[in-house]
Amino acid sequence: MLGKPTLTRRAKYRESTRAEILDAAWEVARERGLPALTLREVTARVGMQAPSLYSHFDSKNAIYDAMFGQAWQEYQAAAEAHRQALPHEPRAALRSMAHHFFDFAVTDLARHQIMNRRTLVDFRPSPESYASAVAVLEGLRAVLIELGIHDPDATDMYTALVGGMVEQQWANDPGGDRWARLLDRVIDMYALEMGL
Amino acid sequence: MLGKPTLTRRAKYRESTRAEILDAAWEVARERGLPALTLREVTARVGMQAPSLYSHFDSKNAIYDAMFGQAWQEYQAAAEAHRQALPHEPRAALRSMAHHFFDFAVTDLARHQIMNRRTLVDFRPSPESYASAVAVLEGLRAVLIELGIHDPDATDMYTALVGGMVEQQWANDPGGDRWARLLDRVIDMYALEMGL
DNA sequence: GTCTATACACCGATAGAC
DNA sequence: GTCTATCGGTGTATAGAC
Repeated sequence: MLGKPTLTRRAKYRESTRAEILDAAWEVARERGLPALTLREVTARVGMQAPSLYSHFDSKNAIYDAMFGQAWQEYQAAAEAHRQALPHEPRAALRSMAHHFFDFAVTDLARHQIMNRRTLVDFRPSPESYASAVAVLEGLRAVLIELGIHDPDATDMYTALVGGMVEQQWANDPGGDRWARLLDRVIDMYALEMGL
Repeated sequence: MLGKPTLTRRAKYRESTRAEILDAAWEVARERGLPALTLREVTARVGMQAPSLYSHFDSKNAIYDAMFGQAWQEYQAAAEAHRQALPHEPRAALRSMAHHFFDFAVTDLARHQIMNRRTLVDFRPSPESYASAVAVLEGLRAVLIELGIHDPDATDMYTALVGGMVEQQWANDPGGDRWARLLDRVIDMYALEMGL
């Protein structure tokens, strides 16, 4: 009953510096681009020497992994909340979901890069970090079925279409709406193909 | 009439070592991945010291630039040849074009990365290298009009759809056909939306 | 012009003192 | 847990031999 509180406080401190490092990593990634993130730059922002980082993360990829998990966890929460307020009309529901993902992906490049692009050479997300991404995909599958879409290829087609729109928006008109304003048309033709 | 031949031979030699370096670069990119390409590895394969490369290319990005131009030039030639033998039925023609691009993009990861992904941090293709890419896009626009598709957004939608299918294929089923076999459906619903 | 040799500044990562 | 010192790697610049 005496050593416990100290351990807890230590654990809390350790957790908070981890969070501090992660925040700094997001900051750098947004300013310099995700692949240009360097440990020296990150640690400098939290007032640390570079090697000290290895007390909190195993490697640079471990930081990327934590960012991946954080981003997908954030989107999972947002998506689940969004699904509560989905329109009843299936086609409108599809449109709403597509725009929700599209806007999320188009808001923050660094976040989009870690979530949806294989920008980093040798980074593979760990199973724990991947869990939220899997949950989102399974949630999508469930919603499509609820909307009356039972085609086994419905999810694969949906992700390709919406993902393709996001990529073109980032690649050829970042900050604009050249593909955003075409999203409804794509979703409508998808809905038609799925028999809605 | 005396110095000329020597100059020509030198120029030829210079051109051939440039090609030799480029070939080695492609080799390394295919083995190790495009971003993992290092000058030392490339030059070692052509029996050169690393700094000697700067006699032939201004920088590492200049090599990427040459690879970008080469890849798009190759596809431009292939696409123009393919268009000569296009089916007369518009829907079949669309399917054929989509598969032609899809197969090209899915065959070689390094080539696809340099052509269609912004994998490299600070690489921007030069106008000369970009020319073939622009030509391909304008060719696409022209073909769509020939097929009777006059919608001004037709090209943007087409690139997003086909590009999205390619990305999903690479990301989630490289070497397989999970999205390849869905391409006809996507093209057919696109054709329907375009009034074909 | 083409190459070698050397050097620089930066990177991720490790070892060991405190 | 954090530090300093250091390692092997990178892209790149430059001096100088040929």
